[in-house]
Amino acid sequence: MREIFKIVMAHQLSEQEIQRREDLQQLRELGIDPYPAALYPVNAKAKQVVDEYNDDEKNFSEVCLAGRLMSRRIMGKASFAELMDSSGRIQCYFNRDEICEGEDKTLYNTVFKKLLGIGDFIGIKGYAFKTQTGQTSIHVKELTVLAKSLKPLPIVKTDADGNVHDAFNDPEQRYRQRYVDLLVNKGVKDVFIKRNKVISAMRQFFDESGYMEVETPVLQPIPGGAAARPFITHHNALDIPLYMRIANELYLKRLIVGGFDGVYEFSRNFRNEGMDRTHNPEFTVMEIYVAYKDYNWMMDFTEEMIERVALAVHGTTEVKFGDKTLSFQRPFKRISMTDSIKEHTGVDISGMDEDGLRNACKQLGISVDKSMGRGKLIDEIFSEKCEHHYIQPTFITDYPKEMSPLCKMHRNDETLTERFELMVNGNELANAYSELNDPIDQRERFEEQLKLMERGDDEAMFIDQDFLRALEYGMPPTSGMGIGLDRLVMLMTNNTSIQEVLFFPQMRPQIGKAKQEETAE
RNA sequence: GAUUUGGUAGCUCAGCUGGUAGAGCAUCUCCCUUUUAAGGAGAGGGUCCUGGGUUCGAGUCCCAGCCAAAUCACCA
Repeated sequence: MREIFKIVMAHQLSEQEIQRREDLQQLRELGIDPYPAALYPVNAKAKQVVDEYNDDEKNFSEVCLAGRLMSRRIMGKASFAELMDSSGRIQCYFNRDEICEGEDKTLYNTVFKKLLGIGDFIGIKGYAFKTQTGQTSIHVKELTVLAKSLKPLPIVKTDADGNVHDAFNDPEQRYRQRYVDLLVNKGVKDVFIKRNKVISAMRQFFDESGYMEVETPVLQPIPGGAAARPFITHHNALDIPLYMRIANELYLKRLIVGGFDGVYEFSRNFRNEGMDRTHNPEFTVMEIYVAYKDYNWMMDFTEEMIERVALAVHGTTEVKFGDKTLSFQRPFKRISMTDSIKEHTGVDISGMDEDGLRNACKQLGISVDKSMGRGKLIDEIFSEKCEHHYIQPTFITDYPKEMSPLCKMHRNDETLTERFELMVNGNELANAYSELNDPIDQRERFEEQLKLMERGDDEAMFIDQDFLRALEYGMPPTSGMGIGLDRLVMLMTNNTSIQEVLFFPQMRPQIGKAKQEETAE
C-alpha cells in the first residue's frame, strides 16, 4: 500500500495537470464549488434525446442533462460542445448572452471557455433543437459545474467514415486504467454489457427451471473439485492454512445431499498457475447440480442454456467469431471420446491397457512421461489430435474413468464414465457428469488420485473426508455441469483474449519508480 | 518458464550509418454568434522505461534489469 502511494507522490505533474489544478483554484476564487454536494435533477439521457427528439413537436423543451464535457468548438460568443453521459453523446450549443443574461459574462468567458476542460462533469438545462446541419443538439440556458477533472483524457475521434483517430490502444494502459478505456474507446463498454446479458440469461433460465442460486466458501480448508494449484492463505484467529477455492463442486454436492433439488453458483475461482491470453489467476465458472438427473439430461439442458444465451446477446443463434460463424442452434453434435479418437487417428483405444496406450502415443508423435496414467494418456491423444477439429458446438462423451475421479462409472462400460465436455472453436467450454454418489467408489477414486500424486502428478486431487462423509449420508442420482463464463463471454463477444472480457485483468504492479524512492529513504 | 517485438510530450506515432528532440490531436494566448475527426493564427510542453558500458559525443550501439504484447509450453 505505502509503496503504491509513493508512486503517486513521486509522480511529477505535467503541464496540463498543473493547468487543471490552477483552473480548479480559480473556480474556487470565483465562488464556484468544483465538487458540489447537491443532487443534480437530471431528467433525460443523451441517447434518449437524440433518438426521440422531434423538430415538429419541439419535445424535450425543458431538458436537464449531466455528464462529461468531451469536446469543445469555441467560436467567439457561440460554442458547440459534446456532453457524454452513460447512454452516449449529445452536442450542446452555448451562447454567451443566453447563459449570461446580465452584464457579467464571467460564466461564459471565464468559466466555460477557460476553466472547464475535457473530462469535466457539467450539468446543463435547456431545450432540444436541430442545427442547420440537422444534428439534434441541446440549446443550453443554464450551466452548472459538477466535478472538475485533474487529468487530461486521451482524445479519441471517429470521422464520418468510421475511421478512429488517435485511438487509446496501448493494451497495458487500457487494462491498467480500464476507467479511461471505458470512457474513450467505443465498444469496450459493450463487451461488459454483453457479459452481463450472458449472466442474466443463464440466471433467468435456472430460476425459471426451479433451481436456487447459492453461495459457498471461497476460503476452503481443502481445495477440492478440480486438479489445480491453489493460492494459500492463513487465518490468524484459527491459526490454520486456508486455500482459495479452485472449484466449488464439492460444496454444491453437499447441498444436494442436504436436500435441494437444484443449486447453482457463479463461482469466482482462483488458480495459482500461468497467465496468458486465456488464463487469468481469478476467473468465473458457473456450476449447476440437479438431483435425479443424468448427463444425457444435462446435455439437453446445456444446449438449451447456450442457445438462450446466444439469443439474449445477439438475438440469433449464429455468432461471428473471427472469420468463422458459430451456430448455437440446438441440437449440438454428440460423439464419444473413443469414436472421436478412432475418427481422427484411426486408433481404437477401447480395451487398450496403459502400455498399449503409451505405444499408441509414441506412434502418433505424442510425448509421454512416467507420471501419466491410462486416463492422462487418452486425454493427451484427444487434446493433441482431436480437440481442435471441433469448431461448431460438439459434445464429447464418455471419458475414461481415470480422468474423472468425481464422475459416475458408465452404465454400460466399467472403464468409462458418464461425462461430457462441450467443445466450441476447438476449446473446452463446459464439463459435466452424472455425479459419482457411491461413497465407497468415491473413496477409492480419491485413493487412486493419492497414488498419482505420489507418482509426481502435482494436479492430482486431495482427499476431502468431510465430502466423503456427506456422500455416506446419501446423495441422490445427480447431474452437474460447469461452464467457463469468461470463455463463454469471449465466444459471445468475438474476443480471443480473456483480458478483454474482465474489467480488471491481473497485471504485474509497476514498481520501478517506487524502488528508487525507497532506497533514497 | 522460453522466444520474438515493443516502451520517445497528456494520447497516437516519426526519429536513417551515433552529431542541438519531431508531427498530429490535446494544452496555452489571440481572433471569431450554428460548428462537427480538426473554426482561424501563433506559442509552450520531454527522466527518450531504469541502471551500467563503449564513444569526443548515445533516443540510436552493447550488457543487465523492469513492464507489456504476440507465439510456444502447462492449466479452465
